[in-house]
Amino acid sequence: MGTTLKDIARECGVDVATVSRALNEVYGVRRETRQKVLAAAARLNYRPNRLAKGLATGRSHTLAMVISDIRNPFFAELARGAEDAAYQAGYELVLCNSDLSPSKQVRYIHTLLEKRVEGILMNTVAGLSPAEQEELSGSGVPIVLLNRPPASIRGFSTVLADNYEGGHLAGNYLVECGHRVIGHLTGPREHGNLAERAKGFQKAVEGARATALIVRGHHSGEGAYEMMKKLLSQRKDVTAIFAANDAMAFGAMRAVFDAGLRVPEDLSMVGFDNVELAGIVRPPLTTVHQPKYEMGRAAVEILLRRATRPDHSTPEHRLLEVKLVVRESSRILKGRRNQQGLSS
Amino acid sequence: MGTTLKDIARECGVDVATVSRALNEVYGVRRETRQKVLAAAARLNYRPNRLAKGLATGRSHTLAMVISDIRNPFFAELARGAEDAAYQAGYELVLCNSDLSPSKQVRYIHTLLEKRVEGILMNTVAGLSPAEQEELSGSGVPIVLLNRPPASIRGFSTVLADNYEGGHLAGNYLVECGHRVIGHLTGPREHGNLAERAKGFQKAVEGARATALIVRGHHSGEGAYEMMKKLLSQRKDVTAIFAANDAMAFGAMRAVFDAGLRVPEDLSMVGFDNVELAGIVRPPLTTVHQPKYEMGRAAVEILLRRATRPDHSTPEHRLLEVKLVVRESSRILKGRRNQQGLSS
DNA sequence: TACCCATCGTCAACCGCTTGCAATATATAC
DNA sequence: GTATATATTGCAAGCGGTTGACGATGGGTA
Repeated sequence: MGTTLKDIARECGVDVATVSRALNEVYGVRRETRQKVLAAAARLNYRPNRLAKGLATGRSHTLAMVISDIRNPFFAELARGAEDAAYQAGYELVLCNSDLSPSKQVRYIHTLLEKRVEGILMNTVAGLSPAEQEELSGSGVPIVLLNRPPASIRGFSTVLADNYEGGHLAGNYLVECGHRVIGHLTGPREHGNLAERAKGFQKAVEGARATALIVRGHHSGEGAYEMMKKLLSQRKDVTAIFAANDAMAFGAMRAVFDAGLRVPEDLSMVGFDNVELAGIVRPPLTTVHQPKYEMGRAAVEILLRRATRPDHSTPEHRLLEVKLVVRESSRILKGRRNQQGLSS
Repeated sequence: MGTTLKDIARECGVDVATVSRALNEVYGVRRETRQKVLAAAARLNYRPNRLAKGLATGRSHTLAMVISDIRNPFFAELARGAEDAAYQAGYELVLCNSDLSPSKQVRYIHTLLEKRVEGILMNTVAGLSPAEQEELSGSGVPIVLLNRPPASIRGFSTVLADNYEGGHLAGNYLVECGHRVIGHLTGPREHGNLAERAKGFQKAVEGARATALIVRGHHSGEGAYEMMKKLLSQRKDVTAIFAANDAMAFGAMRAVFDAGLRVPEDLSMVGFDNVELAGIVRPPLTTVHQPKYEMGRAAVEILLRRATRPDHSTPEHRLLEVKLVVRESSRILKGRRNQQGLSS
């Protein structure tokens, strides 16, 4: 179907090796030979076969991203950052939706390794067995995780937002708004990032001698909806909620509305992530901003750096800054209508 | 690094050809030989090199998706459908964000062709020059578009929602709600899908002897915001708006709120797409549902069908059904309409 | 026992490109 | 002019598989 090096070589009366060198701008080909080859390549509409090139060089110029679901705006934003960075470096990015299913993750990883991808961005390896984790980290392919891996396994790089700091920011903010009993809706203890957020939050709240009520459940909108309903029925003294992510905050808000209460008049709400939607819902959500796009970029940069450097030394770890974005879902307690503190 | 067929062959004392056949379950290998090979492969932790396999077979088992931006929830949903279908068929999907930039699109396409992807899903080829379109359609790689291509170019398959019907549904619904002057915010005429929506809408409205006001601008939330602001200042008699997509509906709603009006009390709003957000905003948006996930799946199914069948006959075209999802942003207009908000 | 045929396995070419090494052509030095 | 250094180019061996052609083996049948 396509024209190959051989065709060009025949056309120009030189060897395929020369053509290869000319096309790859390698030093050691006479100018005019090179011109001749380039002209012939253009004339024949030559398209190098990257599979062949990859086989010969051992490089696929491909990266992969194994996340739970691209429909989650967090991952979409991250993916965009990652893909932009890959594009700039001349790499492609393959997209894999795992739903966090261990079997899907394993199958993806195997296929990707067989395709000789040069790096993999995964949100977590928590679902894999220790043996599988070991195998992955020993595969020789750079891996970047978005979640702190078990301490037992070495070899994974990480890109994380400063979750602890984010939780602390949120807790501190609510305390300073005058709240004394603050609920925190979060997920299972094993979820590293969420655990960090909870820790930072608790530290801030309890450091101010206020009360932190930690409620655990599923870290989704639905889960938060349930948690919130229960919490509202049990504690009438809660005046603010910190949800471990924006989706949970939305779910919790729904429960608040369903109970006939208002946000922020009756209850202040703070989320985490700052997805686009946070600025669009009503009331706009106060939340902790995670630099999602930058995290995607950073992850790919690490992968590329490690892929091109043969020195498979120690993995890299990047901690990115978070910041509090104050919108209208939260307010200072004790209606002193002091509004200027609330503007973002 | 990895163990190869040769290693297994040596280990088992057979030829690599036999190993290859045994591993690929080809007829013609004795059971016990096969077992031996399989055992050795497992023992040596053999991982086939897909680049080599691809080079030999001419198949990469890879598909690609060139869209404008994965952060657009429409594409995220579509991508998920596409990727699921690809996964089930044992294919990978590479993600390309073009921002509709022609130069990026061209670069992506070239690289993808060089990587011998077996099919490409693109939202549109409208930005490419006729020559580039010609080249693409003649590349031998199946292409599925989400937008009707220029009639001049043959060879592209398409997967479309029934845009005309959707517009008609929206127009008809608003007319039946009693609206007599209905605005339609849309994009440039060249945008095929939007044009179809406008046509269906207009047909329904004018067929009922009501007035359709077509307003053109940029088909984004921002664009719609501007259009809506202008429209509100010019026509006091509009009681309903049909936006060509949900993002535009959100932007338009913002303009309505900014003008001190209410939805749906003062103005009914209908969108198109039914992105997740449509059910979450307040008021929840009445909109025309596009089966985005199914469109992604359908596109990949077409690609795969055409990739595996050598009969490069006529392209396939799928038209998927849309349906109206009525929520709270629209309502039946009472005989005595609530106009006082418009004079403020 | 001779012959036929189905089953297994091996050989070797090939997919398209890279790259170390050798061969040749050209330039520089003496 | 020859000797030597250097820039070009060609040769051929991979990279890791697949696959058609062909030979060997062994059971079944006449």
